[in-house]
Amino acid sequence: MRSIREVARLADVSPATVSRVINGSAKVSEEKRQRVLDAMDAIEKTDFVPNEAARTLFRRTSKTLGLIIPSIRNPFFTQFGSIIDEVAKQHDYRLLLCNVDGDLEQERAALQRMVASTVDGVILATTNDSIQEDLAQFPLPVVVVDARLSTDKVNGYIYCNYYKGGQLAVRHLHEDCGCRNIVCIRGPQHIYTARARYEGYRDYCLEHNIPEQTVDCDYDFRAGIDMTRQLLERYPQVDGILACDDIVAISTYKVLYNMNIRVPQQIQLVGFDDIGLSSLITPELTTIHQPIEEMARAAAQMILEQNPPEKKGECFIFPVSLVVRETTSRKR
Amino acid sequence: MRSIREVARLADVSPATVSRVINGSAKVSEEKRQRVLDAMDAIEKTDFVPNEAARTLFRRTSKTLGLIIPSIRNPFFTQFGSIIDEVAKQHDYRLLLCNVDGDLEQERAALQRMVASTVDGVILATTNDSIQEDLAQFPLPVVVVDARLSTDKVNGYIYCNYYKGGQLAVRHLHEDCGCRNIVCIRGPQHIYTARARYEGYRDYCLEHNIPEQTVDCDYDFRAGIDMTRQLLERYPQVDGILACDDIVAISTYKVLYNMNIRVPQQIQLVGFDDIGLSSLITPELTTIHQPIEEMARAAAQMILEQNPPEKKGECFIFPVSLVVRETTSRKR
DNA sequence: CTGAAAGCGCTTACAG
DNA sequence: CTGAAAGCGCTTACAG
Repeated sequence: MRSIREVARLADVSPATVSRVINGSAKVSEEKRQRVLDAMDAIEKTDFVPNEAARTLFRRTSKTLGLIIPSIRNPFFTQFGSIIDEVAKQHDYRLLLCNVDGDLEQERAALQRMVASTVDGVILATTNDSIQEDLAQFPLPVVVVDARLSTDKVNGYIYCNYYKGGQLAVRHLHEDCGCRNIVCIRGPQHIYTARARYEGYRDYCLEHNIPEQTVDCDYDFRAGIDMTRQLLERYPQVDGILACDDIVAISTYKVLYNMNIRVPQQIQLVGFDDIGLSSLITPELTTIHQPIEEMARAAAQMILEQNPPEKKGECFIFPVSLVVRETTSRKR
Repeated sequence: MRSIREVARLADVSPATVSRVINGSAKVSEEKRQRVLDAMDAIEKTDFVPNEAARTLFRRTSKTLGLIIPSIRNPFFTQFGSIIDEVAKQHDYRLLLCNVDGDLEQERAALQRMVASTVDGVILATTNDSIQEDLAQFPLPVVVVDARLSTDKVNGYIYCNYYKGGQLAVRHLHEDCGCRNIVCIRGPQHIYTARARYEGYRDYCLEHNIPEQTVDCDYDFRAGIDMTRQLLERYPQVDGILACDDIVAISTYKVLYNMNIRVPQQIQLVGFDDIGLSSLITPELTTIHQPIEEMARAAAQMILEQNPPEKKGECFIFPVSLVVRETTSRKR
């Protein structure tokens, strides 16, 4: 809580010299350096820590990475965030995390906070398409993750080949597992990442001449419970379900279990995302894997290592893969 | 990215006046106020956001709450954090979250960062007892959560009656469910919160003259898998398991399931914590509920509403309760 | 009501 | 090598 001036006084040198030894930013004679070190040791009991606000003000940069996520309770974003945090630490950066509850106004406020805090760049995972208006004139580097907006005024987009994921999932259900009545529980269709999943499913159905059957559902546990019940009424002959989100798949499983419908014997189930949870639960969930870790590293590096940062909306599309676990079983 | 001076120039007033309208901190004539507002609108395209570092430097406080947690991947802390975030927002505060991977050095660094960032107080969830040395001379308000250290140089401790929880859990298994061979999977015994759970179990066993059977395990999914296997070898006659952590209970269930041991018919299972996950999984976990939300609110309020903050290590011990769900069944 | 001034704590040209 | 000075962008006494 004390300042560099007190250290300077104790060491009988100037504040500038103290600053130089703290930062190693210029040569300091061995003698003075030692005096400063001693003074800091002496003061350590009462604690001297350089004031970050003052440093940031001077530098005009805070050595922090901003991360904005829709929900800190959603394991997908939390896994993502922990990697960003790790990479940031490796580069001696800090992480400024903002949780916006999927709310557009909060998301805007978070963006403002990032500017106010002079972060070096922001990684934005959004579910609000309209945020792109703010992005178009955003003064800092931004990389958008897990979304594809229509502005190209960002440094990059990082997402997966969701369309392919949708196809992989139905294909597995249809070809490998022999399902004949596959229902797709699709997420909010105004969001690109949800739409692409569904379209993958749809086009596969079209191509293979199998009926397209869908149900709409938010990415939310409770909503999943309700929609699964409706699904069973609407499509009583269903034998395969593609839930476009792992959390929803988990609620689907619960409903099926409680109705004594056996998985995968009677109904086969595929999720989407491969969040950590998918392999913790029992039975383990067959799902479409997104390489969360690689995506997070790419996002962090794009900001940390890109200079000058160019805003031309480059897309980095990662591959997805099918992970067969226990909620589906191959045709015997 | 521009400064208050540019706004002032545009509005043809002094920077002080701009500051006053932004903050509403003093009377400004309607005319000038309007000029400032107009100037800010005009500049909005290019964005003017008051620099937080400068404000913080002047104020000598940042209107933020620091939160240090062992892991951002652990849903317990994440649920806790989301409540803190919510309360902070209500008070127009920000949240500065530090993830330390349970590592003592990182935890120390996080504490330093809190001082450097002049937060208004820190909420610390720790698993490192030795952090208490740092706490003893920490210059900011601190409330320690989910731990009980031996220093009283903190503003408060917030935790639960874990001992009671341990008792409640065995009692349920023994009395309600009729288990005769109850094994306790206990957490790291150097940590108070883990020790108290075990002691509750142990004392109940002693009192009721039933055998005390334990196995040691870190609070970790993989460790839970391994320890459950060992447990079954060591106590083949087990018919009730008390896992002192929900995540461990979830891995225990998985092992049991894979060995075709039916839960709760053959072995009954109780977890501890009641993280959100416990009721998402199927079957739902019987567990000991900690009032996470209330604890988080209490922690945030202790810092936000306590003044002057007194460091006398007051303890706020919250009640736990048994939540019977699907992994145990009452004696018929 | 309003502006000029001083200062929050740090860091780096700039002299010497 | 080292210190005095200026300045990062803001805010609030202090005059007027």
